[in-house]
Amino acid sequence: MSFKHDLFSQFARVGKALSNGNRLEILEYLAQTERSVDDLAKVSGLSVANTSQHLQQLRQVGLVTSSKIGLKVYYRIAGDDVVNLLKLLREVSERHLADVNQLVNTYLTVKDELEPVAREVLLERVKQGLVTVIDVRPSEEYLAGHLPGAINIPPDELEQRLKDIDSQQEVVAYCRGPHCVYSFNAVQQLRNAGIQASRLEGGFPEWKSAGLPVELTV
Amino acid sequence: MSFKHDLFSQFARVGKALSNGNRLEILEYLAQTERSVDDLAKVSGLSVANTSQHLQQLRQVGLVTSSKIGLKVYYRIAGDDVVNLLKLLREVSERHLADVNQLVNTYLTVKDELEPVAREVLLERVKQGLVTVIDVRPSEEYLAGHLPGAINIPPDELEQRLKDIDSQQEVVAYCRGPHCVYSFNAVQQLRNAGIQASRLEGGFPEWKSAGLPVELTV
DNA sequence: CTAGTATTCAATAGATTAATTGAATACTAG
DNA sequence: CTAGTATTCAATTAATCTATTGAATACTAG
Repeated sequence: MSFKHDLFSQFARVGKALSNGNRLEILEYLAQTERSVDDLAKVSGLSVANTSQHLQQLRQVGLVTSSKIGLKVYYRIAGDDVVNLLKLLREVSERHLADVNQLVNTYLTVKDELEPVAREVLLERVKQGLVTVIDVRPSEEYLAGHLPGAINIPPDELEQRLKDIDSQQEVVAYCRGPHCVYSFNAVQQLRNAGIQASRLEGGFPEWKSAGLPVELTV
Repeated sequence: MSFKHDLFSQFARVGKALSNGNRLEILEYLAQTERSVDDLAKVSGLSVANTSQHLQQLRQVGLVTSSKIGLKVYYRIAGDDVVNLLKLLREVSERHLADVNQLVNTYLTVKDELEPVAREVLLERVKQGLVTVIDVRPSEEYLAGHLPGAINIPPDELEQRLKDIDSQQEVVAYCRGPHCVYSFNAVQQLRNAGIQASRLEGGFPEWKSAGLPVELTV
């Protein structure tokens, strides 16, 4: 039965693409917004050549696509199903790998204190004007798409912009995903400043792939 | 930022477990029912030692669990989330890898001719007694759990048992999953015999992980 | 047409992986 | 206690993977 064998080998190619931490990190960046090779090399801290090779592996199994615009080659995630696959990979890892739990509990201390806000719940509260939503990602990622009405405060600017935030209203922060530290740190800082703050469940890619409305800065 | 790096490395461990075709095949068998090591070695065609090593890799990342009963060590899938991860891995592969499409279209010829029956639709029709459901898996797997009211006809027995099937009623066949050839072949054989036949969407593991009712032979 | 930039290619070294083989371990049945 | 069975361990080989380096390619701006 060669068909069965060949088929599983093909599925394994996709698994192999997900078998390297650097590639997973690149995929998370691409889940926020499309990026050029050297842009990705910069944010990931890898060499350009190395980044390029990882991107080609991802492209070969169809997880990302690319196109040349001007001088640069831009890569983007191939579809929402890829975002969902990454989400599920993280969830399975968190559920079944003790090491992940340990890491998460060590670094993301807010985690235990409060359940994150569900997406639909937040959407409802935003419509009613009951909550301030803060996007704690670098501004490039914010500009490429964000939650409706969210204001952008990159991690290193939060300190000085704390006073601009209406301390009477509840604040919900989000960033790249369920394990991105930015929003955890932001919630901590906000609470220290006496503001009622919590985190959104997941991050921007999960929001978008759930089919919820997204705002673009024009 | 070592946390980020460590975390992605952990996720990559799970990806690595999914990066080998033989392991994916083993996981598909375990998604049907728990099995002992040499049982798995037999159905997969691998050596016992090799099978054991693959199983240990799967266990190390928590995708399967094991327990010793009598002389044998039985392995089973760790949870429904793992079944869903495999499902999504297949779907992403099929959607983005041209080679998978080519394989599927070459070997699973019924595929194009008719859309599979949705799970909820089938459940409704079964309740109304409108359809005969055939489980085209080896009897061990059938015995460990099957669709309510389904009768078991292993692939190599279908030929001689064709005459036992009520040719007036519609037949729906299923087996291990969306790419398992048994149900495709069965539909073909049934149609050649003048019986109205179609396939269930997905297979038994997908049915079960969707939370639909499962029947156990006592 | 030329200089400069962005990306990819090619070659390499060190590490990891899959499969094979044979031995070691753990356990059960008699 | 012993023989037999099921599984795991250990060592090996061939193949594959990651990251680095430096060169090659493709393209744009001037």
